[in-house]
Amino acid sequence: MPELPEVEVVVQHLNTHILGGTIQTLTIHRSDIVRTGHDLIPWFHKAKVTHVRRIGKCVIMSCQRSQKTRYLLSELGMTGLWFFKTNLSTSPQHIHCQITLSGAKARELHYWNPRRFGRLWLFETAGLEAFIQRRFGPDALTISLEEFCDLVQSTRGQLKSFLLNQHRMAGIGNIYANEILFRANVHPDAQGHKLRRTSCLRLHQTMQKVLREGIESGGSSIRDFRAPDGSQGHFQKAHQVYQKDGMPCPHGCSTLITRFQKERSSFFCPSCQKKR
DNA sequence: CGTTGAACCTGTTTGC
DNA sequence: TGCAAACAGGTTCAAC
Repeated sequence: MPELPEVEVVVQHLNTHILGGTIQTLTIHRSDIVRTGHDLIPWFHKAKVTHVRRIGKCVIMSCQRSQKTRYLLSELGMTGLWFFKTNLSTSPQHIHCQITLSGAKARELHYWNPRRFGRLWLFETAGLEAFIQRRFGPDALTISLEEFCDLVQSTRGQLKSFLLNQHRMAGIGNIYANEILFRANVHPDAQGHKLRRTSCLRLHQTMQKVLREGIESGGSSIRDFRAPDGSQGHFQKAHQVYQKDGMPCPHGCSTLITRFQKERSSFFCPSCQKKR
């Protein structure tokens, strides 16, 4: 579910609501949800949350206790959410981790993830750095034009696959890949190294604009996505091609949006999106 | 090294 | 209505 904009929204909420809070309990309800760092769980008792940030589609909470910093990294997968427990509590099923915080920021935070794609990692500094290094390319929101063009031009395969490949560039998922390619008039199957520089430039500009708009709209709530306070995003209202197959192209070319399934569903306008 | 496609999970929607 | 297949925002790992 959550791509870069949704994860960014989650991080903004967490920064507003839990920064400075002290962890009273960190409870794991199924141990296989923690990929590495089981032995660090007790360390987090009485640690203070000092920083929350995003990298790619992951949320990283930095915690401090007795001059040391440890990290709780979470990947949300397709259906993962962090949310605050409320009186109108949801079913306890699929809540795999609970964090209770005390202090001015007293809260109970739940990690909910029915499909369990997405896990948690507990790290010390070296482990976190190694993880980030081996897993993420440059961030899609901040990558420079030059670096982006270099990556695109060294891509033999299809551009949509490139956009989805977190090792090459981090943050984009299926919704935003489709929306970006449509708005930049690039065919999902276009080969990276065949793209003209002008198209490359347009793709870079469009990508960062769409991601920023997604964040400003609070993300895309298609089915499950909610911010930690339960609020929905509304970027789905601005979707032009994602799940719009059979609808007329919003560019007014009178062609219908087409869907094709390879690995992930692609939605595009056969008239507006050219391979080069 | 880069790319592709099946596998991993549960829940909901679609189609016969 | 009932059941099975298709599909869903992601990552991994083996194979090319």
